[in-house]
Order: sequence, then structure tokens, then C-alpha cells
Amino acid sequence: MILNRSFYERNDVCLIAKELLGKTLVTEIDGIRCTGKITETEAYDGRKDKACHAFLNKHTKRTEVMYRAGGTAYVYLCYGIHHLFNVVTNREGLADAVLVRAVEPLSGIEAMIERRGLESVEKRMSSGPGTLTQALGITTDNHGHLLTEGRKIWIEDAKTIPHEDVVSTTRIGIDYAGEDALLPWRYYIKTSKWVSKK
DNA sequence: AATTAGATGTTCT
DNA sequence: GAACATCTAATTA
Repeated sequence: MILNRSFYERNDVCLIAKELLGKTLVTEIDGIRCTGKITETEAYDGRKDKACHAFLNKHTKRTEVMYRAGGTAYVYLCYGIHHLFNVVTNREGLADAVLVRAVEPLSGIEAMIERRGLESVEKRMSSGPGTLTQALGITTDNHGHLLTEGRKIWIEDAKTIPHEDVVSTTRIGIDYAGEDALLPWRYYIKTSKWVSKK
């Protein structure tokens, strides 16, 4: 079942980031269907989190879609090279988002290997925010796409990971955010090897 | 095993 | 110009 608006529009981005663990991320790009189990996420809060691109209601061309309704894809180019995939959450006007940082490949493996330029499946294929998007074929073309329609990109429901199997720790690459860099808003599945950094 | 350099669009100074 | 929600290959120790 495809996750719908009521899942994404809740007013608790950290809860949604945790609940996204274990769910299935699906892409159907260039006619190829690929799926992966979400194993690592990070939460960003537009109102109280300095690390968020939309902190203090900041509007730029890039952040505009973060203010849309929950369930919208926010894809941006990082370091001029990597496409990072986020899910916008909360109601329209409240700019929260969850960054998907790693997935475990489930199907469409051949296409993922091809896109990543690998010979076989290995950890580095999709455990990292820049690599999973490359594996699944996600680019800034998908920026602003609705995840609730089952077209090109969506997320399907799956069993929620039990609380004791979820690790909550600090986020990566946001040292510039001062004290907010210490918030334990990165979540990953303890038993999974498909995690960028333990 | 740990550190460094190089790739490079968008945004802000 | 500088910084940035990164990754890889090469270098150092």
C-alpha cells in the first residue's frame, strides 16, 4: 500500500523519520522499476533547526517545495555533484523534511549495479545519501514530485521497525549548525549493514 | 587505518 | 569567493 498524505502531513518530523525505516522506496524511472528498504534517515525541522535549509522561514528557489504539503519530494544537488532525496512532511506552509540516507536494495538490482558502475552488489551501492539516489535513478528532475500518486517515485508501507532496533544519533555533515548539530535526529536500523556510518 | 584532494551547482557574502 | 545535508581514489603513516 502506498503511503498517503495523512502519513506525511503529521506535525512530528522525527516520528515520521523513524517510521520511514523499514518502508519500501520505489522508483519507476526510464521504464525500470527499482525498490529498496529504507535503512537510514535524518529529520530536519524548518522552525527550530539551524541545519534545515528552510530554517527561520527561509525561502529560496531551492527550498520552495519544502513549504508544500507533506508527501512532496525535495531533491537538491549537494556539492554540485550528488542528488539528495528528501520527503517533505507537515502541512503546507510548515517546511519540515526527512532526508533518506541509505537503502537496502530489494529489486531492480541489475539496473542499480549498472547505474552505479559496479560489478556486483556491495555495501557502497546504496548506503549513503548520494549513492542511493544514483542507484535508484533519482535526480533533480524529480524535485517537487508528489509521492502519493504512485508515479515515478513513491513509498510503500511495510512493518514498522521495533523501537529497540532503531538507533538514534547525531546527524552527519552539519557541523555549521552549532548546538543543533548535537540533536539526535539521525535514525538507522541497528541490525542493518546498509548504513552510511555507525 | 586514517587523512586528503578533487569533483563542482546553488546559494549567500 | 566561500560554503555546502558527499563520495572516491590516492596518499600517508
